[in-house]
Amino acid sequence: MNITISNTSEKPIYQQLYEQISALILRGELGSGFCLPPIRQAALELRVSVITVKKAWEELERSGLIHTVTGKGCFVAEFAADEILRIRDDMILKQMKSDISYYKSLGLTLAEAIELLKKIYASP
Amino acid sequence: MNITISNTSEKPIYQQLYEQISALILRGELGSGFCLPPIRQAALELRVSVITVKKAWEELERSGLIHTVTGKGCFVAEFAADEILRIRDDMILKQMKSDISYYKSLGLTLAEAIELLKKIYASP
Amino acid sequence: MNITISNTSEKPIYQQLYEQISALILRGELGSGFCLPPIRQAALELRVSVITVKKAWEELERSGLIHTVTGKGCFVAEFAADEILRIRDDMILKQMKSDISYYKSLGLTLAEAIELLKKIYASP
Amino acid sequence: MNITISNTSEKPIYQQLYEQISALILRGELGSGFCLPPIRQAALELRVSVITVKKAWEELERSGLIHTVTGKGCFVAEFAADEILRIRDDMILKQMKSDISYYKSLGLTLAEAIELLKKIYASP
DNA sequence: GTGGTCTAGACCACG
DNA sequence: GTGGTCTAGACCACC
Repeated sequence: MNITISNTSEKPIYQQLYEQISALILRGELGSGFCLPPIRQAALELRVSVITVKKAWEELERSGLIHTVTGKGCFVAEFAADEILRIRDDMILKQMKSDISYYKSLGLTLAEAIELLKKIYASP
Repeated sequence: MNITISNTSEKPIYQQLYEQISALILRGELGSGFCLPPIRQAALELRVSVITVKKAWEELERSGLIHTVTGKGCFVAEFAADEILRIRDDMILKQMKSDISYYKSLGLTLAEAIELLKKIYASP
Repeated sequence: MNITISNTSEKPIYQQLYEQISALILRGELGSGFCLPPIRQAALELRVSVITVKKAWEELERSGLIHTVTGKGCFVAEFAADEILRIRDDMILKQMKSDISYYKSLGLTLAEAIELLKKIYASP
Repeated sequence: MNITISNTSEKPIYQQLYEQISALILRGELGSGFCLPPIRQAALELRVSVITVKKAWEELERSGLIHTVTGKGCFVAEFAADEILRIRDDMILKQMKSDISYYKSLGLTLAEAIELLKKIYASP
C-alpha cells in the first residue's frame, strides 16, 4: 500500500495518512470493498501510534471514503463510477481555490500561472 | 493597510499577518522605506496581542522584507526593482510545487488543471 | 548538559542558551538524534520562563541544528560528518572578521595580535 | 573626522560613535587638546539626535579619553605617550579575552586560530 | 506526555 | 515615543 510518513514534516502524521489513503481510493487503486489493515497492524508497519492511525481512519470515514464494521474491519465504501469522480473533483476544486487566492494575492497573472503550471507539471 | 484577521482560521494569527503584509510588499503597495505602524498600535487596531504582532514583524524581518530600527520603527527594506520580483517568484514557485504534487497524487492531468485554473481565475 | 545562565549579563537569556547549546552540538557533545529536554523541564531547571527556552530552541531550529517534532520533542539534527565542521567554521569566520576589524581600528598589528592570541589561549 | 553611522546596524548609534572616536584618539589621529565639535553641530552633520551624541561624549569622558569644559567644549585629554598605549592595550585585551572564549567554546585550536587570523588580517 | 499559540502586563534600552 | 526582553498562566493540537 506504499504509504510514506515523514516525522519531520510540518503536516501532522494523521493528515499525511489521510491524504495518501484518500488519494489511493480516489485514483481507484483501492477499489470498493477493499479491507484496510487493522489499525494495530497499520500502526506497527508505519511505526506510528495506534491513536494516530485511528484518527486518520476516522477522518476517512467522515469524508465517506471508508466504512467501519465493528468487529470486522474498515472497508472502502461503495461508489458509483461517477460519484468517485465527483468527490475527487470537489476536493481538488476546494484546494485549488485556496491555492489560487494565494497566487492572486502576490499579483500572479493567469498567463504566468499557466506557464508555471506547465513547467512544474513537466518536471518529475 | 487593509489587514483582515480571522480568529477561527486554522492558520495562526501571526502567520495571517505575515502573509498579508508580505503580499502587500511584494505587490509593491508598500514601497521601500515605508514605515509600518508601531507594534502596539497595530495590536490595538487588529485587536490582538502585541506579542502576536511582533512575531509577525520578526518573520518579515527574517525574510528580509522589512528592517527594524530600535526606537524608530519598522521599515520596508530597500529592494532593487528585480530583486522583489525574484523573491516573489521564489515564493510562488515553492508553493506551487507543493500544490501540484497534491493535484498529481489525485490523478489530475495537466489539461484538467489548466482548465480549472482558468475557470477559478475568472471568478472573483 | 551543563548550561549556565547569567541574569545580569548584557546578552539576552535566550541568546546565552542558544550559544551554549549550539556550541555543544558543534563540538559534537550532543550527537545527532539526541533529544533535548522538554522546554517546560528545561525552564524549571534553568529557572527561566518557558517562552525564553522556546525562543532559544526556535533559533536552534532556524539554524538547522535541531528539529522539532510536535508531541515528541526536539532532536539534534542529522549531520554529515563534514557538514557540522563547515557550519562551525562559518560561524567562527563570521565572528572573527568582525573581531579583527575592531583590532585593526585600534591599530593592532598582525604580529601583536598573534602574540596576544597565544598568551590568552594559554591561560585558562 | 570621517565617522560613519549605520542605522541598520545591530549596535546602538551612540556606541558606534563611541567606538569610532575612541579609535581615532587611541590611534593618535586626534591629539591631546583637540577640540571635538559641539554636540549640536555633530548631531546635524551625522544626522542623529543630540541626545545620542551627548551619550557618546559622556562615555568618552567616563573612559577618560576626553574632558569637558563647561561653556568651552570637549577636549581630547592629555596623555603621557605610554599611557595612551596602556589604555589601548587594556581595551584590546579585554575584548580579545571575550572573543577567544567564544572560539574555544566552539573547539577552535590555537593553531587554527592563528592561521585564520593571518588569513583575515591579510584581506582588506 | 509533548510542543504551538495567545494573552496581559511588566521593565529596560534607545532616541 | 519606539522596539526588546521576560514573566506567568492559559488553551489547544498532537501523540
